[in-house]
Amino acid sequence: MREGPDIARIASLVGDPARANMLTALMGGTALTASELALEAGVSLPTASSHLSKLMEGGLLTLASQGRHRYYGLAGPQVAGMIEAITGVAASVGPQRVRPGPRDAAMRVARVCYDHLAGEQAVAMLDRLVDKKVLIRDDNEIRLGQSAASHFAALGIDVQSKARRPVCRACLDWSVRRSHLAGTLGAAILDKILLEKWARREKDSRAVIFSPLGKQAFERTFLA
Amino acid sequence: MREGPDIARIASLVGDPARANMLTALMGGTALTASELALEAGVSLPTASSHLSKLMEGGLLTLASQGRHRYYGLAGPQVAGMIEAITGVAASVGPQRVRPGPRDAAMRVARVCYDHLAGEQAVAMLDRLVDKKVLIRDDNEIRLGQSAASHFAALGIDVQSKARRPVCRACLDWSVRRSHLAGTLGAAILDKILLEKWARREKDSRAVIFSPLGKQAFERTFLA
DNA sequence: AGAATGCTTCGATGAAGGACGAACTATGCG
DNA sequence: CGCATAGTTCGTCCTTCATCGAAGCATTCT
Repeated sequence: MREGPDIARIASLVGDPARANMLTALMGGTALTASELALEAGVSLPTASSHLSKLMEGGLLTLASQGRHRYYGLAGPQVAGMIEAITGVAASVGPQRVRPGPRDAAMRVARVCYDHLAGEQAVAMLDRLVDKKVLIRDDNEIRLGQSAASHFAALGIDVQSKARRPVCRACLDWSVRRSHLAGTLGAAILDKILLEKWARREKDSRAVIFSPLGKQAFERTFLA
Repeated sequence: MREGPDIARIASLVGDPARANMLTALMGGTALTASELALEAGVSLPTASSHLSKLMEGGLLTLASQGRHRYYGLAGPQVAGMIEAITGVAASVGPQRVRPGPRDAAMRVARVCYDHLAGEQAVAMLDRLVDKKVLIRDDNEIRLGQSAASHFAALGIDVQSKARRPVCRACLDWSVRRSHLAGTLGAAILDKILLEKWARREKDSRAVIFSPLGKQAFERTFLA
């Protein structure tokens, strides 16, 4: 027998389809109620409740009670990173699903992935930042370029990471099979997009909808 | 229902204790036979064989047949990264196991983790490289410092990553709850240690045993 | 207080899959 | 060729656990 952390326990929590769907839904970044997660997972409310208590016990979720609503969210970036890693493997080895990407066009263009932007817009943005050498990509790794600090400071974004997570990281975009920007920088950029009201989050969805002017501003800022 | 990669399929493969033990064993980096893996997992040979075919079908393993021996190995760095991510979550949220680290003293000091060095020596090395600002650590992220290229070039190690994986990455060391260096740089350093014969790999184990002179050389090189 | 909503617990059911022994195939060795 | 070793396949047993309906709490609204 082996020692060490009980990885089978954690993996089997993710290994149930209903729970996997819930966790994937929570990658949207916003905490959801038990009913919403039941709907996402396609199971009854009691079943969902049972799964949620298991995920809680496993330490994968946090719970915020607000009156009679109980909001479940991912326990932290480390958990989100694990889901990402598993998703990456599943996307690369998995038997390609029939539908190559999200059915919803808006989701394909731009959506939230835990705390950063994903979708075609996000992929284009990362490509452009790499072209401009603001960021440097070594395949799966992303580093800050020389001009990164000043470039982002001009947008009011501090690239110094104080949190215990990477500044920038590549996150595989399963809808287009390309990478987009995750990490604190990815999160900060999404914050800015929403703060400047360039885009809004679709209610009850991970889709991010750009306004006409917001789209222009975004493209001027990140795709120019 | 949701679309996207079938993450539950992959996670459930890792979610079985026997398979998890096999995968953990393969993090040692060397390919193992079905019998060895059966022993590691603590199951009978038929059971192990069944698990192995499932892991193969899931694309998590590669198989190299040599005569009547069949060597199973992890399918690639992406799979290893996923196991690492799950292990990290399990280590941080898991109910602390009774034994805080490997029972074997040699394993605690230095062992192989997929393709790089882990254990107390590896943790000390990373700490020292960060102290000397050869590497820069932002908690979980590790970047090359200004002097990294020249520092490692002097050791015959090229820090330019051409492979599709990060040059350096933090890998949580479950035996001491601290990080050590993974990525291509971590792999290159382990290569050098073995090439210079500073240490040898214990047969049928992940332990790395330093010779007296090798230990001196290693400490002079990386801990000075 | 009474009703409605949101969620959890309980109990029963059923299906999935992990376990091993025995038999079978394949490679290597003398 | 015959025996030993390495590994897979098959059949069967058995545990585990996902599922849902019904009932039980808790919170809020009127």
